[in-house]
Amino acid sequence: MGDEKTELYVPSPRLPPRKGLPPFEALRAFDAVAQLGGVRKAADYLYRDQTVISRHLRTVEDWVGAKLIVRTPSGSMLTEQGSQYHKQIAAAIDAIAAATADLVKRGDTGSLHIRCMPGFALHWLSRRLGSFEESHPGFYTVHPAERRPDFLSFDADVEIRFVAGYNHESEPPEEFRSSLIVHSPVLAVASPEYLARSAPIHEPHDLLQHQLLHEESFDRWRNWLGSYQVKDAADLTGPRLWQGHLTLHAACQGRGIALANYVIASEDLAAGRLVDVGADKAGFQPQAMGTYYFIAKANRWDSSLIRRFRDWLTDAVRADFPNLKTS
Amino acid sequence: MGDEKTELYVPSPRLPPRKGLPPFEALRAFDAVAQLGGVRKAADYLYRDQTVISRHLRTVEDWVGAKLIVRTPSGSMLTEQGSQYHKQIAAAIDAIAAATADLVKRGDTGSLHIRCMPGFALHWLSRRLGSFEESHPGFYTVHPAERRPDFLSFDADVEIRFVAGYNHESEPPEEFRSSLIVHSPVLAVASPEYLARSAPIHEPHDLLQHQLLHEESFDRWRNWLGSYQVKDAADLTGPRLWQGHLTLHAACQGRGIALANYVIASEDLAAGRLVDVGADKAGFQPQAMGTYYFIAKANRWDSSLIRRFRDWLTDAVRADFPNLKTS
DNA sequence: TCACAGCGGTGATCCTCCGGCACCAGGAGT
DNA sequence: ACTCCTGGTGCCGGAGGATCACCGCTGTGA
Repeated sequence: MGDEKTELYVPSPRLPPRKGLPPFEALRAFDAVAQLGGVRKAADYLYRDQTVISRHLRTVEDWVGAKLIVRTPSGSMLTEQGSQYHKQIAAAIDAIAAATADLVKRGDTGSLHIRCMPGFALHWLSRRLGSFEESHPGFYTVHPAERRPDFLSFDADVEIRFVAGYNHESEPPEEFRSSLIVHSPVLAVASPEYLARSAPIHEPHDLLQHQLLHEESFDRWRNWLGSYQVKDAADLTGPRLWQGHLTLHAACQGRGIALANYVIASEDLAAGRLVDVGADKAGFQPQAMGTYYFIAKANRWDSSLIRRFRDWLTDAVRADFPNLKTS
Repeated sequence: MGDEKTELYVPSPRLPPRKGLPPFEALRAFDAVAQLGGVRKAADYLYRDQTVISRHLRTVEDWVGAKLIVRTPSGSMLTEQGSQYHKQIAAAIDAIAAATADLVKRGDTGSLHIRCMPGFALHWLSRRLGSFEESHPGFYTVHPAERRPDFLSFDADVEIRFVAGYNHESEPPEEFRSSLIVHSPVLAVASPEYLARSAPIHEPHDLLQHQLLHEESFDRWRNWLGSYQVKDAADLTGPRLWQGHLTLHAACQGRGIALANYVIASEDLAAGRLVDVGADKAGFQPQAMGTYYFIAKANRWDSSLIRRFRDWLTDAVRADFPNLKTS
């Protein structure tokens, strides 16, 4: 500090001080509200909590010192000043977005090796990947993953994994990084025909009298029943089909009751091929949960291709399943 | 969570997903580097550490997945892609800045009551306020502050205060908020004429033989000498001029040695009217420090006018005294 | 008319990212 | 060789962003 006593007096020969911009996230929130006409709508759009948008709006208004927004109990509108301001802001944001997207596409060369569980690949990813390639051209290969994580021979760029439980904090050791994609309830599903011709099901315990479709081991059903306090599920029987999507397929054909998460079952449920056995039944209320995780090598976590795929994936899942928790 | 088992399957009826923009601060850093041709230059311009800019650049490049910048030991240049990208980004940033500045000026109505110490008002603020009014039209009044903080009768909007010491953590109680403007060394200054005709000064202790110019009390000199381990300064004598700028004026006239911080003395030092008594003398090396603080009522801290004045003030001080610490 | 479903706002809390400091590595100009 | 310039890393503290839980308000329909 003693060497700072220089005598020079600098009479401010400064550049144009291009400074003092309002926080950018606040501007994005303002833009979304302006477009959609409501704080909550904007929040949904940006995948943020409504309170965040509310605060951002106040930040912008405080910053510029002008009233930009009229809040009403039925939504939010812009004032005259706000409308003018929004026009310019929106144009600038669009320009940045366009320029960035342009550059991102131009630089696309790499290929992405995706490994995921067969059910997810079959029922969700395969049909969705097309839309990713549209906006992010490149080459992508999908490789079904084994049930047991095998991080030692991690030959893929990214992996999508479903694990039972809600708070699954046991992260893969070092070197890898993972982030949550979505929580999904684990449902017992069967075809309407099967249910029509079988004994009625009122509570979880009744399932023990039914044909349960298993994957590799009996543990999944055992744990699931355990979460509903069904204790005497020690020795289960039934066909073992080794993989989740096979049990789902068998259930569609009326061969029994399968366990499936909502993400891979929703299509069959919506089409009526499958029914949630526990739907509208009090005893099934606190449903067992599972979680999809996104996994990649830590040192490539922020690389362009992986981050874009991750963003796309989480957005697409959120868009398809807005009623599932993603945090 | 139990009520979330609705069966609806939503096939993504989403808006244009205007998402995935790179962090805005990183774009601003990229813009600055592109304009100025160097990381450190950009850092100076944005009042940031050089490392921040470096990281921001890496962030942008990782984000878009393209090489935008060529780092050389003599500066940084843009690649072809980088140059193209910068054109669009810069235009957008300028648009946002212009729109914001426009709106801010339009909404300018209030007046700002500034209270600060006489020395700072006389030697720095009065000449600078003009440039603030240029870019931020409005009405401003300056009122000299007493030495002792009087927060009970705080009739001004903002106050600028100089306190001795480096880490002065004793904040005004509640209701008020303060932020650091700049650290400044506290120098012993005298006119060349005075020094020429007086006993030579080799180390701080020699000052005891000189005519010391005091403000309200002898404490400032006593503490200052104490910071140089001069113990026998119990009973000091000399004229008491009550206010700092008066002692400075007296020192210019050769009436003795005054204590002054660099901010208010720099002009006289540069002009040769005053000399730093301790300049280039080893015993004066670890200089006593003082700090300028910006103070305002907490609930108005982020109001447009106050925040703009605060930003302008800190920027202007930093521009005038780039060699003083501001954090 | 009263419960309810929208709307936006507030307080407290968590945590990620930005920013700073200390230090390192490498080339350029004496 | 020594110094000064350039940019880059490890580490850590703090601000702002995001969330949860909750509130107050208004319009609406049983």
